[in-house]
Amino acid sequence: MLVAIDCIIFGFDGEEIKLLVIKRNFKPEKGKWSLMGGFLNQTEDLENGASRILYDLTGLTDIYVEQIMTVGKIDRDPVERTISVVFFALINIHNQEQEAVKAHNAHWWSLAKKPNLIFDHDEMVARALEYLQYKAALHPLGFELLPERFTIPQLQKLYEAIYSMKLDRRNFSRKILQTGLLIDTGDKNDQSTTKKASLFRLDQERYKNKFDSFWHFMPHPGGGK
Amino acid sequence: MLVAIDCIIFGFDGEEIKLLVIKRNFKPEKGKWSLMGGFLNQTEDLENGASRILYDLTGLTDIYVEQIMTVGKIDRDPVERTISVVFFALINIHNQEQEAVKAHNAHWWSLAKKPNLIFDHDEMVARALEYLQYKAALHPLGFELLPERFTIPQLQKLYEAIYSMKLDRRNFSRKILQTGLLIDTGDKNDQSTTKKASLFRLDQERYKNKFDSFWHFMPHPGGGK
DNA sequence: AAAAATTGTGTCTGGATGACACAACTCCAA
DNA sequence: TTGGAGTTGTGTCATCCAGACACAATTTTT
Repeated sequence: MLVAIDCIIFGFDGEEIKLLVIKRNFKPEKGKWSLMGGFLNQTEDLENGASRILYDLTGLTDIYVEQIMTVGKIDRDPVERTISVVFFALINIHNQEQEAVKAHNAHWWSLAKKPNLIFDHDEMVARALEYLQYKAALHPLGFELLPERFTIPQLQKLYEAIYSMKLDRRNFSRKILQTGLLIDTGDKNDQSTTKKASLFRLDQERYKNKFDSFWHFMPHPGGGK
Repeated sequence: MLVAIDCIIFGFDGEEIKLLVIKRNFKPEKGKWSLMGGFLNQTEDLENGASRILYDLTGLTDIYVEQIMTVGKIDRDPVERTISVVFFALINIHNQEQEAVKAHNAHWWSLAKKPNLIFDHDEMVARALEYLQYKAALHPLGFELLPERFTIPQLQKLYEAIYSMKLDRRNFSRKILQTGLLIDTGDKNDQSTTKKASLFRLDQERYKNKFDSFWHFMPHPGGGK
């Protein structure tokens, strides 16, 4: 029984959520599109394996990675029984190294236009998108997809892309600022052709502390919410 | 490389959350306490394997089961490199079959008093409890631990046990009834020695429809929440 | 200098939440 | 039989948050 690792890599180009997949130059299914993956080495833990695969494709370390599920249907791999541990990665699409990506014949596809992937990889992507939607609704996850400094309208476009819906500018801005996670850098986005939006950055300390504490069902002392 | 399945089985006795574990009568670590588990068969999917193991121990089918993580640290199993897919199960503690449980030297331990488990099983249990707390805060999950007919005070005790905190009776009752998931059977709990509480049952249809739809960050048309 | 596009901030109302009070039910003991 | 203890069912109130919506300020273009 083989143990594999597959990585679902999401990025954001300012308009759409994108998925990084490779064109296989090896059998089986050579020439078709697939998630980046590989077999688990005897000498590495699962998370290390995922990091290795991600580094191999993007040249990046310190990526946001999370294990989301393990699939193992009997016939999911036509060659041999393979259990695959699936990881979910969010990267700043502009940080990746071009050469590494090109060496693997990789391509960023928007979710709407992407081709079909091999095996059960399409199901994995669908599950990963659900997971992104679920988690981003409860935790300040989206920042992993943005550059270090970003504007609130950019952040809003990201959320609109994740959920495929329009949001009200004013309510979104209020809600985001209320979290206290954003720090105004004082600079403005000078790429704009109209009013220049303020550039913010994450308050890293509050970010780490608050990340796991979005609670909604149990009582919050002090009324409201 | 071996692929195993381990099951974390939670129950509720009316007062405390309990965990079902077995006393191993096989090597290694014979005589010590461990989660119920086994190796994945070539002829079964992961979920089938979990169901098989759960049936073997409890005699139950139709258990609430969810895959929560996969562990694979190099040295987690001292004998051989083993990847373990961990499942999370919630059962009505009174439905289990006594004989099956006894045949495995199994025991229901309260989380506070349980002995240390072998390998990395204690970490798994800790993660599973976090997961229970997380998920129960957002989805109507707790009912899986209760009998088919239950009172609101019973349900409240369950939530108090999950979170190790006291809740206000009146607010809890209102919140639960507002979900529209409960149907008053008209009967009363006649085991009580004081005022008999009403017995409710789940509205199965609404339960299934609403289960995945507790959303809190994205806008809800119509103001509020 | 005015218009178009975009950004920043404010107000209002409905609804949900936590804090808290009171009435009703059941059994048991005096 | 009666009253008290323990428990359950329902209601009120103030606060806070969310969504709906308006207006002023900034920047480039015409």
